[in-house]
Amino acid sequence: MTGHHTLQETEQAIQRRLGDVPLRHDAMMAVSNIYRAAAAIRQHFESSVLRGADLTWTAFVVLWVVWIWDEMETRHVAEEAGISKGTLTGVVKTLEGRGLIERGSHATDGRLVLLRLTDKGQELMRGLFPAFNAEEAFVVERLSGDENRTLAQTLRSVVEHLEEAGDERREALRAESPFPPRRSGRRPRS
Amino acid sequence: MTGHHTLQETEQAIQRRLGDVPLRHDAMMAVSNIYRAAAAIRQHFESSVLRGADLTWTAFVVLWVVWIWDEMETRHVAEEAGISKGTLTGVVKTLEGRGLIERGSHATDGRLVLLRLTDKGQELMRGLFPAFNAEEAFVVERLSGDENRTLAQTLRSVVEHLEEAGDERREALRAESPFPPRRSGRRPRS
DNA sequence: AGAAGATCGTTTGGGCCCGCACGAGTTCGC
DNA sequence: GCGAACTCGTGCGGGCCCAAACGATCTTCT
Repeated sequence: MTGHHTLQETEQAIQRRLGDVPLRHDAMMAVSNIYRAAAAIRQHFESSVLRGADLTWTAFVVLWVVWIWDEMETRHVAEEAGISKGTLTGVVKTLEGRGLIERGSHATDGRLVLLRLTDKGQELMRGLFPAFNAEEAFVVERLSGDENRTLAQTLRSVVEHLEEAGDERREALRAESPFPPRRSGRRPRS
Repeated sequence: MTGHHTLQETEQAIQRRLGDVPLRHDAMMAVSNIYRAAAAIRQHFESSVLRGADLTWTAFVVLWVVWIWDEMETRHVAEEAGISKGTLTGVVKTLEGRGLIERGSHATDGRLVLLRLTDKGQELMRGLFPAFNAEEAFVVERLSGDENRTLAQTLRSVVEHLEEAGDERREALRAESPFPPRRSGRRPRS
C-alpha cells in the first residue's frame, strides 16, 4: 500500500493470486487501512513527542489513564489502556523504576493494587500532554471537521461491534473447528 | 472508552484535569479511536482465525505479502508489512523454522535476500486467507457500503498525510528541542 | 585501481505483548 | 464456620518491536 508498488499493481497481484475466490475487497481495504494508520500514528508519536520523554506509546497511555482518573485499580487501567493485565504488570514495573508511578493497596480488598502518579509523573504529564495533543491535531489536520467526526464515529461503531458480537463470533468459529493451544505461554508445573 | 466508565464520565474527568488548557477534543477522539479499533481488530483475528494456524498478526501479514508477490526482497517486505527490517529478520527466522518461508539470494546483488513461500506455506495461505477475509467482513459488517468506503478513504488520507508531512514535522520539532537518544538500542562497541 | 561512501540484512539491548498457570485473597453455599 | 468457587495481580515462556551499530557488498569518484 505505502511501498514501492502502486495501489493498482497491488490489486492486480491480488487478483492474479486469488482470481477465482470471491473476495470482500472493501472490507479488506478498510481493515488494512485501520491497521496501517494506527501503526503510522504510533510511529510518528514515538519518534517525536514521546521520544523527548523516552516513553513508548503504551507507557504514555498508561500514564495518561492513571493521570486522568487520579487513582485506579490495575485491572481497569489495563482495560482502558487496551492491554492485558500481564503486560500492564511489566509496564508498571518500568514506570515505577523511573519514579513516575506508584502502587498502593486497597483499603478493604487485599487482592487489588491501586496505581497513582508520583509528583514527578504528574509534572511530566502536565508538560507532555499539550504537545501530545498538538500532534494528534497534526495527524488529522488534512481532514475537515465533518470527516474527522465521521471517522471517529465510524471507528467507534466498529469497536462497539467487536465488543458486542466478537465473543459470540469467536465462540461459533471455535465450535466449527476447535483451536489448538497457543504455542507460547506458561506451561503447567508438572 | 470501552471500560467501566462511560464516555461522558471520561470527558468530565479530562475536563477536571485539563479544564484550563485548550484541547483538540475532536482530534483526540479520532486518533484514540483509530488505535483502539486497530487493537480490537488484531485481538479478534489473533484469537480466532490466526489461532487455528498459531500465527501472530504480523507473521500472517508477512506471509500474505510474500504470497501475493511470489518472491520479494526483504526490505520491500518490511515496508509493505509496516515493520522495521530488524523485526522482519526475527519474524522470518520464526517462519523459516516452521517451514513456511524460504530465503534465497539475489542473482547479481549479494546484499539482497529474497523471500518466497514454501509449498507448505502456500498451502497454508490458500486455506487461511478466505477465513481471514471473512473476519474482515465481520469486522465492518455493521457499516453501510458508503461508510465502509469513506472510512477506508479517510484513513488512507491520514496515512498519506503522515508519509508526506511527517518527516518534515518531526524535523521541525527536533529543531525546537533536540531529542535525547533512546534509552534502549545497541551501544557502540568501545 | 582503489578508497570513500551508500545500502543491504543481521545483531544487540531494552521493552512491550499475550495467554495461561499460579498463589493470595474474597465471596458464596450450606 | 468452612470449604468450594471465583477473582485479583504476578510469574513465565515464546514472540514481536524498534533504533542503532555493524560487517558484507555494491557504487561512485578520482
